[in-house]
Amino acid sequence: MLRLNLDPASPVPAYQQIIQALKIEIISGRLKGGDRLPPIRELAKILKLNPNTVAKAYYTLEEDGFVESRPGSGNWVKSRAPDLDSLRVSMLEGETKSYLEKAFSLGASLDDVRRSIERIASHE
Amino acid sequence: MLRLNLDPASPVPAYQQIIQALKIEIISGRLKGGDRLPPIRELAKILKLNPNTVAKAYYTLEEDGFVESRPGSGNWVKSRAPDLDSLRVSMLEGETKSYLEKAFSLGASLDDVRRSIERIASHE
DNA sequence: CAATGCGTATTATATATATAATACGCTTTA
DNA sequence: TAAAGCGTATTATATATATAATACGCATTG
Repeated sequence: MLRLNLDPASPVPAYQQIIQALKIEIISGRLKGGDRLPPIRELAKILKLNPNTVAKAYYTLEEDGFVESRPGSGNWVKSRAPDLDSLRVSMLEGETKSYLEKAFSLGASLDDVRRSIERIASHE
Repeated sequence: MLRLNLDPASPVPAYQQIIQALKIEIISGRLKGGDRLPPIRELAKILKLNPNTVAKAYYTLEEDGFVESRPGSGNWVKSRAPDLDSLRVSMLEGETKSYLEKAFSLGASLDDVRRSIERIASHE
């Protein structure tokens, strides 16, 4: 079952959080080509958002080639989606880069980072 | 010289980016108690922002105990600032946690993460 | 075929963020 | 002491985000 966790306190707009979360679902393979997305009204109800907000997210995902909308019917993950493997690699790289930047700017050393990673990863 | 890099494309409001950046400067020790912050109008000019926006950031930093404002004179980093060491540790921990969450949700393994860290860190 | 589900579109309204243009009063400097 | 620098405050306006309330037309289902 699809599970999206949005953060209402975040300054990142809800519709962008939906886009980001669904892209990650698709890139990770948890959502596959041909899978159906929840109807706009239903997802809006679950996320306690206005249907317009969800529609905006779906529309953008379609523009980006991740989703196909069939008016009157529903929204579906595209089968011939963008090269997911290279997207996965480049997204991890981007996350790592910005994480290291923040860590170093806080005054942490590479060893501090290594220790922090192992420490957090060990109690999951 | 103080160097703040804001991202105008980010959905995070400019005044929050200033707050975050200055807290990091203080926590890392690059800004010390007694150091003077740039005058509001000057920083606004440098960042190409409205003085009101910078004032809002300074005001919040004062509320949070990082900065002391002397009307008519300027803004200064507080000498008895919040426990910077524990802040530094908890901020690194928070960054690590959210980084790992994103990495894992992308489908990366802990080894993928370790490799990515070493790879990015090596070409800096 | 009729009813329901669903994507799409429109109009109005509210809120947070940011800009713009000034003005006031205190502090520091010349 | 006069001028300049600086924090603070106010009012008006613009934009992006989100909600609210409907409505239209196509697809699927019974």
